[in-house]
Amino acid sequence: MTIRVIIVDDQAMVRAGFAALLAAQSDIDVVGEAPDGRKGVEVSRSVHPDVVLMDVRMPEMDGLAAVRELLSPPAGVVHRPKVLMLTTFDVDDYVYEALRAGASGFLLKDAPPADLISAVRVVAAGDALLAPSVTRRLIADFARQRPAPPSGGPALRLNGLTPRETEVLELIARGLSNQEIAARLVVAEQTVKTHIGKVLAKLGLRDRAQAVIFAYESGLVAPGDA
Amino acid sequence: MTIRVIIVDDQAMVRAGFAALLAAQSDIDVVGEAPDGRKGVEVSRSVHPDVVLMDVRMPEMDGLAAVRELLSPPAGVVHRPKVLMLTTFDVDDYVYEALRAGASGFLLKDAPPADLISAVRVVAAGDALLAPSVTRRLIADFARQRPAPPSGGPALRLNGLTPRETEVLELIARGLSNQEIAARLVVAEQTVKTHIGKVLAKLGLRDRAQAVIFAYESGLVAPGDA
DNA sequence: GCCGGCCCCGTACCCGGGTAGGGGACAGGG
DNA sequence: CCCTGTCCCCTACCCGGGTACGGGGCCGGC
Repeated sequence: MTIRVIIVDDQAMVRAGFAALLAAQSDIDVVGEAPDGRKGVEVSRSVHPDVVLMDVRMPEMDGLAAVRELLSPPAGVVHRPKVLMLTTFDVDDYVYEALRAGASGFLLKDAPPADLISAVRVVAAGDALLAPSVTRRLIADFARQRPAPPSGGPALRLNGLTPRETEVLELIARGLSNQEIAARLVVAEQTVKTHIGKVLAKLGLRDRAQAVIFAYESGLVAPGDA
Repeated sequence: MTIRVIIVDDQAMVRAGFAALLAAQSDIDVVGEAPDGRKGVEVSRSVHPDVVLMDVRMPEMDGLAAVRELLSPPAGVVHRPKVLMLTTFDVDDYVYEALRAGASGFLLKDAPPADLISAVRVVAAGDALLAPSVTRRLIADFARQRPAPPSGGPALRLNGLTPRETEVLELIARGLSNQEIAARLVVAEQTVKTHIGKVLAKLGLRDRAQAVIFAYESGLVAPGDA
């Protein structure tokens, strides 16, 4: 039983390299390639691979959107390939979104070739695999449910929110009023309102109550770390 | 720079096997062993290893308690070794507790020797590593945040709220406006306001945003069941 | 240099939400 | 029987929050 793989990456050289590497394995077949997310989704829908190797950063449709498109069943789509995300540099914040969207793994491109190959096999088998540094972050984030974060910096950035907006959102999710948030951040209350307005608009929410819900559902805050 | 390791496991044969395996590596030194958690903590405190290989199930003090003891700084303890948990059978629920307690990794004992060795190196480097099946579970759990419920049936009435009030509270936590709640319950909007007012008063909350927080923190609603 | 993103602040307006304080109906238990 | 609790509904008021629109300063990238 060979593992059918497609490779989605905007850099042709990268695709060629991975393809050569994987095709050399007797139990892996590279059955397709695509230069961007949109085409990747199309190719996946037509060839039905077992595993999709997907770069994060791409033109036209980035890996994240592609994963969502691919794994959210938009009608009568029965085929759900495993998705292995790839990223060039270090861990970026897309990790969390990708995992939530249903990705089975996350690797750095500079990982040893043997790791990539075994990752494909692991994912195809229905298990998951993360780069060690990613695992570390995930665990840290997971463990963060008991202890209060000492530094508590809002370095994380989800859904196109700016750091400041994310910070405000978290304070909303802590139950603070605009006045209290303003005091905490040492800015005018109107500035807080502006930030909140942008947050609501960007996330498609109506009021702060829905913002709190979003914060919990997205994992920005979790029950227990009050 | 060699990696100093101690092995904590109640089975002498297992200890010997791992010790031989690891000692054969030029960059790894086995500097101690212990047959149970309590002695493991003692040994760790005296020899200050970089990595502690710890079995989950052990007499006297199990691996879980040992990790907590080891990683929760109970005074002026500066030394915090990395802990790599080992388990014989498949994933048990201790995984989550161990990770929360600060373990850096979780492996099955039947993993390939090469995996164990590389795991020690990865953990020593400050990264984390999980068995693929563990990773899968962690991701799944992370994707739809469901912190282990303390069991028990649905507390129909929490904190002295009437059923109706609880119902209203849940709808607030779903993001509905007063108008929408009124429509849903087929009552006047003012009635909804009254109920909400009582809820807020009884729970000591200020506004509906804080009510949403309470709903999540109390478990009335949980992330993922939107 | 220019442009775009981010952060900050303002004024003005409107409305949903929360408060205060009533009242009517029905149930069950002392 | 009365009393307590729950659910329902009302008027009236006020304020926090959200919207609309404008502007200034800062920085990094093209």
